[in-house]
Amino acid sequence: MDKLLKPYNPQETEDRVYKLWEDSGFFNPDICIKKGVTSPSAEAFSIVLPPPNVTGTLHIGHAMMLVIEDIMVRFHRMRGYKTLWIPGTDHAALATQSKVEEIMFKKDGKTRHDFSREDFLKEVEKFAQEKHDTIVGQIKKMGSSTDWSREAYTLDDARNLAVRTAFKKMYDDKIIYQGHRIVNWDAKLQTTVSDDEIDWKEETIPFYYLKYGPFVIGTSRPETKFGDKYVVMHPDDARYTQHKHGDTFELEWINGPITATVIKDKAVDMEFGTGVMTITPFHDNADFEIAERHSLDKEQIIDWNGKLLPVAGDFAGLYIKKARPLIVARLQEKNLVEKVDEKYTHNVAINSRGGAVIEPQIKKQWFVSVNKKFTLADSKIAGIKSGQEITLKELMKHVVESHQVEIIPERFERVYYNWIDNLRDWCISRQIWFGHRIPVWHKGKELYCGLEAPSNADAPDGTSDGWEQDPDTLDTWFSSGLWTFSTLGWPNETDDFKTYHPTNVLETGYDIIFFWVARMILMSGYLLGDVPFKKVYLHGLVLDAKGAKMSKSVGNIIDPLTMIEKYGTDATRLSLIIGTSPGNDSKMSEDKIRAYKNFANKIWNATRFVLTNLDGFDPAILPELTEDDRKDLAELEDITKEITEDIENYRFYLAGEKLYHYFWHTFADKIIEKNKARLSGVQANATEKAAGEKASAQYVLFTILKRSLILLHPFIPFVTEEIWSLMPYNKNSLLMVEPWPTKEK
RNA sequence: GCGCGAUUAGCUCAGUUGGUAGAGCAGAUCAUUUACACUGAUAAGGUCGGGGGUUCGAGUCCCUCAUCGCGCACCA
Repeated sequence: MDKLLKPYNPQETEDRVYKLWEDSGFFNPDICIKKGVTSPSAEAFSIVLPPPNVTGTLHIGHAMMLVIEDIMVRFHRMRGYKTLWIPGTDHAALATQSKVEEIMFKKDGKTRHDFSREDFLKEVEKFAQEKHDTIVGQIKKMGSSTDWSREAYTLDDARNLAVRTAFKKMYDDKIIYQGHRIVNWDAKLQTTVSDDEIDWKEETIPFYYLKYGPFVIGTSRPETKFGDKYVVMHPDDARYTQHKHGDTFELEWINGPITATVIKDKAVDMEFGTGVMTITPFHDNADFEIAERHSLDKEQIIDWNGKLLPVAGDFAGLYIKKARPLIVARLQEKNLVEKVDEKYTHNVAINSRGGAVIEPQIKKQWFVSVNKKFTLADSKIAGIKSGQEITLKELMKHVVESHQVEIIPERFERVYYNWIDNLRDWCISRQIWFGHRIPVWHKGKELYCGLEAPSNADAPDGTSDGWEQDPDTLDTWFSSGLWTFSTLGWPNETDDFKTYHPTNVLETGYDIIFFWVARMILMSGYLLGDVPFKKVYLHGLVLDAKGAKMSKSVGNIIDPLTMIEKYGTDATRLSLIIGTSPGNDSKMSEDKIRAYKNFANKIWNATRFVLTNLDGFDPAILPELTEDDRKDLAELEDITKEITEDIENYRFYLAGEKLYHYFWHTFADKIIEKNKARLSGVQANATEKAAGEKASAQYVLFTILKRSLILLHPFIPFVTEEIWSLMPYNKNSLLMVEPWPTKEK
C-alpha cells in the first residue's frame, strides 16, 4: 500500500508483472482449463502472431500489431474463451540471407561463395538466432500474452515437415510444375524473386528511334537489340498494311546484315512510338508472350551476371550499363539512329530485398499454377462441394466473395480481387541457400518428389545412389502460407489443430495482403479445403508526427523500446490504439505517448484515493443507494456494454478512447469529486445518516474502480494488474483471468 | 491507364443504421497546504474541400470538380 504513495513507476513494475503472468501459465489455454479458469467446453478463440522476420528488431508497426492482438486475446481470455495466441518468427529466406551477405561483405569482404553451403548456413543461422532472441524480448516487453510453450519458427523441423508435405501434394496434383518461363532475375543476388518482391523506380533516360530496314522502331534499351529478328506491329495498323505477317526482308543491323520477319500481333500499341517494335523474348515478359503465340525463337542476349553474350559481337562480355553508350555510338556511326528523345520516363524494376536491378530472363523454375483445375477432395468451404474441380484462383476469390473470410475494412476486398485478377503463376524456387530445400531429387533426367530422399539413407556405406537434391530453396511465403495450421501441428491430426483451426482473426498490415493473406488462403483452401481464418483485420502504417514514413536514413524513427523506457508500455500501447482505425495510416508522436503516461498515473492516484477511504467498508453489504448513485452505477453498466460491443466489432480505438474519457473525466473528475463530502461525513447532520452516506459512497467508488480495472486491462495490462494486486477483497487471483462482466452471447 | 483513401476547431483525429457538430493536444482566463501540477474549473474556437442532387431533414446517401496521399498494372 505504501507503493501507492509515490507516482506510478512503470519501469519497476512491468517486467515483474510479466514474469507473474508467465509463471501463472495462463498464456497457455491448457493451463487455464487445468486451473479451472476456463471451461473445458468453452468455445475456442485463436490467432497466430504474424511472425516477425529474423532480420532485425521490432519497429513501432510491430508494436501496434502486438497491441491490437493482445487486446483481442486478453478480452477473449477474460470472457472465458479457450484462448490461444501462438508466437513465432519467420526465417524470411532472401531478406535474411542478403542481410548476412551484406554484413559479411562489409566486415571481411567475403561473399557466400567463399563458404561451403553448410558453413554459410551456419553463419546465417547464428545471425537468425541472435535476432530471434532480441525479438522475443521485445514481444514480451509489449506485454503480449502469447503462449510461449507453443512458439514456432517457419524453418524449424515441424514446419519443414509441413512444407515438404504441402509441396509433395501439390506436385502430385501437378499444381506445382517446373517450367521455362520469364522470371525476375537478380544478377547481384543470383536468384529469382517473385513479382510481389519488386519495387518500381521511376527513371528518365533517352529513347531511341532506330532504322530497322523499312521501319523505324523505338527502344529505350538498344543493348538488347542484337538478336531482334522479328518486327511486330498491330494487324489493324493502316500504316503497315503492305507488310504481311510472315514477310521477310534483309537489313543492315548493329553487327552486320540480318534477316527479319514481320509479325502481326494485337499486343502492339499503335499509339506508342511508331507503332512498330522489335522483340526480345528472352528478356521481356510481353515479348515472351508474343513469341509464344507465334512460336518464335527466343535467344538469350544477357547472361546470368548481367553481361552481354557472344551474340553481341564486339560488345560481348560487357555489363549492359557500360555497353549501352558504346552501342548507341555504333548505331550512330552506321547511321541507324533516326532520332533521340532525350527525356523518356519509365519504371525500372528493382529487387526490394537488396536493391539490384531486375533483368527478366527465361529460366527453368518451379511454379504454382493458379489456373490449373484440381479436385478438392474434402471441402469444408460453403459453395464448393467435396470432389469438385476448381482452380486456386477461383478458390481464393470464392472464400472472400462469399464472406467466409471477411476483410476489415471491407474496401480491401476490392484490392484483393484486383490482385487475384492480375495473378500469374507463382514462381516459388529461389537460387539461395537459406530456406526450405525443395523436396525433389534428380538423377540424370529422372525426377523424384517425396518427403524423404529416394536413396536408401540407411545403406551401410551411407552413399547415395546417384540421386541429388534440387539445389534450390523455396520462396519464404511458401512456408508462411502454411502458418495458421503448421503452427498447430499439421500434417498431424493434433488436438490443437482440431480445436484451434480455422483461426478466428488474422491481424496484420494491409501492405502484406498479397504476400501473405492471399497465400494463406491459397494454402489452407488447397490443403485443408478450409479457410485459414474467419476475419482479417488490417492495420495501417505508423507514420511520424508529420505524416512521413519512418526510416532510418531520415532519422525519424520512434523506437518502441525507447518509448517504453521513457513512458512505460501501457502509455505506448494506448498511444498506438487511440486515434487509429483499421486500414488507415496513423501518426505517432512522443507527445501523444506522454499524454497516456499521465493517464496511467491518474488511475494510480484515483486508486490511492479510493483505497485510503475504505475504512469500515464491507463489499458483501449492499448499502442503501441514492438515485444519483444508481444513475452512476447504471452508467457504468452502459459503458461496460459499449466497450464490450466496440471490442467485439474491432473498434479498439473507440473503446480505448471511451474508457480514457470515462475514467478520467467522469469517474475521477465528477464521481469522485462529488463523493468526497459524503466520505468525510460533512453532508449529513445525523451520525447514523452520515455512516450510511459514507458506506454508499464507498460502495459506488469501489465498484466503479474495480470494474474500470477489468475493462481497461486488455488495453493497459500492466498498471491495471499491478493495482489489482493492491486491491482488497480479491487476493489469490490475477486480473488477466478475471471474468469479463458481461454474459456470453 | 485501372482502382482506393483522405479533405471536419490552430494541430491530430472521432462522428458505428441520415435527426440542429465531438474529443485530445496546443492556446486563453481562473484556482492552489487538493488522491493526482503527470492537477482542477471556465470560456473561446468549425458556412464539416467547392458545386449540384435525393430527402421534411445530409458531415453522413448519389453525381461532379479540385487538392493531397496510396495501391495495382506498365509499352517496346
